[in-house]
Amino acid sequence: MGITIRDVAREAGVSTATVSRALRGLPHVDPQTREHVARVAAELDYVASANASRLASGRQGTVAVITPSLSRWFFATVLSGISEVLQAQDLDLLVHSIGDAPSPSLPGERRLRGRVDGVIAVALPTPDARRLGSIGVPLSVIGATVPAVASVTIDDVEAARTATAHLISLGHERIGLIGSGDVATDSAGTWRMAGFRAAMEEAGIPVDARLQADGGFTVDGGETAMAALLARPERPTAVFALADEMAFGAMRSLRRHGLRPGQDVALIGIDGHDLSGLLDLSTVAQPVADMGRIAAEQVLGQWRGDVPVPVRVPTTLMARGSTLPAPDPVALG
Amino acid sequence: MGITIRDVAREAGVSTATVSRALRGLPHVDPQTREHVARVAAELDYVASANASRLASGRQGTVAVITPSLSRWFFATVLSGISEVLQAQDLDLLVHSIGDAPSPSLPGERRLRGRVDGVIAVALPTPDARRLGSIGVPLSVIGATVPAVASVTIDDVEAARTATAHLISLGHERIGLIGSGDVATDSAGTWRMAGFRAAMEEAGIPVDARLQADGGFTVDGGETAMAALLARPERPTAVFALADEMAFGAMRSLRRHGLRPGQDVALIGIDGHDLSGLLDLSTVAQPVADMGRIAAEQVLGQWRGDVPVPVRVPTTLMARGSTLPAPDPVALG
DNA sequence: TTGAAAGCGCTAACAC
DNA sequence: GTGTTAGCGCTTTCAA
Repeated sequence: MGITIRDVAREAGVSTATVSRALRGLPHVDPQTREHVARVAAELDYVASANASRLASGRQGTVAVITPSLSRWFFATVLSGISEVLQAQDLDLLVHSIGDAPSPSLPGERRLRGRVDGVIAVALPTPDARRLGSIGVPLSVIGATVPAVASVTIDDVEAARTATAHLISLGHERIGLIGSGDVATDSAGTWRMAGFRAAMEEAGIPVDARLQADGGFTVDGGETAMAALLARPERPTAVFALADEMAFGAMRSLRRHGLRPGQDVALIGIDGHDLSGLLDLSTVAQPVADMGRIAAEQVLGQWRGDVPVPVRVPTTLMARGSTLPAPDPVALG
Repeated sequence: MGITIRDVAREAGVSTATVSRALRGLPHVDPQTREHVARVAAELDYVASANASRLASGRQGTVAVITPSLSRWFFATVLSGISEVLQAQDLDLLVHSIGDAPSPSLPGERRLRGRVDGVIAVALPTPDARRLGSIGVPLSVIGATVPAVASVTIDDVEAARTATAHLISLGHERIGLIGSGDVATDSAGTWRMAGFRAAMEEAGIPVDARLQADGGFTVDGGETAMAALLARPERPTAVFALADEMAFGAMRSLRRHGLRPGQDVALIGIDGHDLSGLLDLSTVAQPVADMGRIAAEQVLGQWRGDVPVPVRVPTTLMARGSTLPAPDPVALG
């Protein structure tokens, strides 16, 4: 490094302790002294060594975000919400992407312990999220709930039920599902599948396992899944994708087969992706950036002593061109 | 913290210096000793304090990424490429989003100095990027070139020229441009505008300032810009958007006006956005994730003594439905 | 090959 | 209100 607290102390004619207090705005410092020290520090262009102060104080001023992906829309958007809040507090944002591997490489409490004083887990399977709790710093999980841990979620069951019910209300009965096969128990995927089943049951429509395909929560996966559904002897007349990006892939597949979303096959997703409007995709929207902001606020709050609570944010059905109402039989007749 | 290097040393019956060497794989350690120390450390679940070792060694094991956005596709994708490389090296990734503010809040060399030993600047205006060089650690900039600084760029002039020439080759002459007004000098935006002008000149088509609109590099901005162009007395028959996301916005606007991209108005962007294929948008694609990976490799390389060099990656014209060839007059006749 | 010991730059008691 | 002084936990000469 260059210039240290001692240089400032010497130059200002005070002790290092005073410099430290003055610069950090602690009480018990004469205003005159404080200002003088500040001026000297500025002149010298002094910046405290983060390592030294963290080592000495035990505070890290850092929040880690553990996420399965950095590029997929949901995660990128969550991250920007988080970053917005953290940066406003001058906190460091340490990002760790675990990849979408089946058995994701958790950074391990080991690597994190002592390095951060807060962590936000985005859409991790509940067991993993829970594991992060053992680091002993405030934790907030997005997309899952863990007892005694702060979280921000939508009601996944309800969102899926809404989406499915929307299709049913349009008169569809052969409804396909593009989900994810390797869904860990207690993940959003599981809940959404449950919501789907619930809606079907409520409507008295039997769930046909052959109308379900794995889309792996990606655009490409969604395309493959839709292609598989279209290859079934009895094609679905409507499809519910557990996420908008899978629905996008499904759209691509439909087009390749010369089918129009909304006219030939109804389609709905969950997310409220930025481009869902442009693609005219019906969806159940969630306030993604807000979810990130809230999670960040939750860790700040826990530092102030707040009790960790689960926060549930609302979703909104956005019916668009991909779920056109069936032509009115009366009007037709 | 919990267990320290001294605990390990005591338990293993060696000095802390030996523990340090053994665990870091330094030479001059008896294999026996090394293994014994490793075993003890594992048993104790010892993790070295990052702060302490960074303070003592001066190495930070951290790379900062400075980016205008975390959620926009280009930046999110770049980031995931960067993260991939850094995580493979067990390096910390510190993310700082400066927002798209007109006068972005650079984190300041001050905040970074001594905290990181490498920085990657994504799509910052050249002056800002250059400023980051003064931190004194390896730097790599994406989307700009700075003398004596590592960088990874596409040939923005050429990409824009290609896009524009593609429109011209289709027979268009009244070509609109959706750009960005506040383009700092030497930004990708400037170069792309230059490429546009060059292509027009080469074709002997005068550039009409009234056919240019500001899209601010966002979807919404692109929509507004296109709406403005459509309101001109002489509508463009083709539009070149400096980025795919602006082109997406333009598509939305076209649709609202009952116009079809590719049939009523030709449209092309730059990026090769994930969803450009689905939207049937013609584009000049750049290998975005690769650009992130390369930038990360560049800082690793500089640590090993590599001389910083500018890397230029290739782009590919992807002609799709939004730039349909004009119907062949001969065939028509 | 290993150990002793002096820091790295700052914070936090505790005195004054 | 301010200074003294131990550390924080590790790395790194320098000796042995």
